[in-house]
Order: sequence, then C-alpha cells, then structure tokens
Amino acid sequence: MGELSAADRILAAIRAIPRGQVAGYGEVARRAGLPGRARMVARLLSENPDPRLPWHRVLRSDGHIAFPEGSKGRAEQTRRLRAEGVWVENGRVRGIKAAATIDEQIWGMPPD
DNA sequence: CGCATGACGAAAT
DNA sequence: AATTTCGCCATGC
Repeated sequence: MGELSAADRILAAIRAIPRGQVAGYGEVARRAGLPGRARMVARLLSENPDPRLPWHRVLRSDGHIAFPEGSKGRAEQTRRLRAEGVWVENGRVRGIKAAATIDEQIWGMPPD
C-alpha cells in the first residue's frame, strides 16, 4: 500500500484545520506525526503552489503571523483570517486559548 | 563535510 | 509582555 510522504501528511493536517480556526506550525507537524518539525511545515508552505490550501490558518506558536510587519503576506493572511471571523490584532491572533467562546460554539463565529 | 538559511519553538532575560 | 539566545530540522552550496 502507498505510504503517504511526510509532506503529504503535513498538507493533510493543514487542510484539516477547520474554517475560523488556527494552528501553530509545530502543532501541525505533531498532528502529522512529525514532532519537532515545525520548520518543515514552514518550508512546505513557503513553496506551496496550491491556492486551495488554507495556509492562512497556520501561525507561530505564540499566535503571531510569521510574515513581517508591513509585508504583503501579513496583510493577506490577516484579511483571510478576519474573513473567517478570526480576531486578528497587530499581526497577532487573539483567543488562541479561549478559542471557543459560547458564541463560537453556538454560532461558529465570535460575536461582533 | 562544514556553513548558511528559514512562513519555528521553548526558555531565559 | 517583548526580545534574545539557543536548539532543531531540511536544503542547498
């Protein structure tokens, strides 16, 4: 039977992040069965050609967007996340821990 | 093989 | 809480 490559498992883990939610690079790596390989996740994303991949849902472990301030990527990622109802402020996603508020559980989206 | 690079992480400061 | 330091992993030269 065909074994999935590490890259395929990482991509699958990224695609598995639900809309409106986020995950850290290292977190994605662990979910793909590759603990300690956050940088591999980052490398794959940097070279990913698939526009369908929800790359914007992947952040640093501290909730920060990896792209530098003022960069196009930072702006685009912020835009995409907000479009899914994620609260982003100063290149930082809030609610990493308290991700599930009552409203999110009921409406699948944080309150206005 | 050694060294630099990078969409990283955890701990120390 | 923000930065710096150091560790890790995959690649490319």
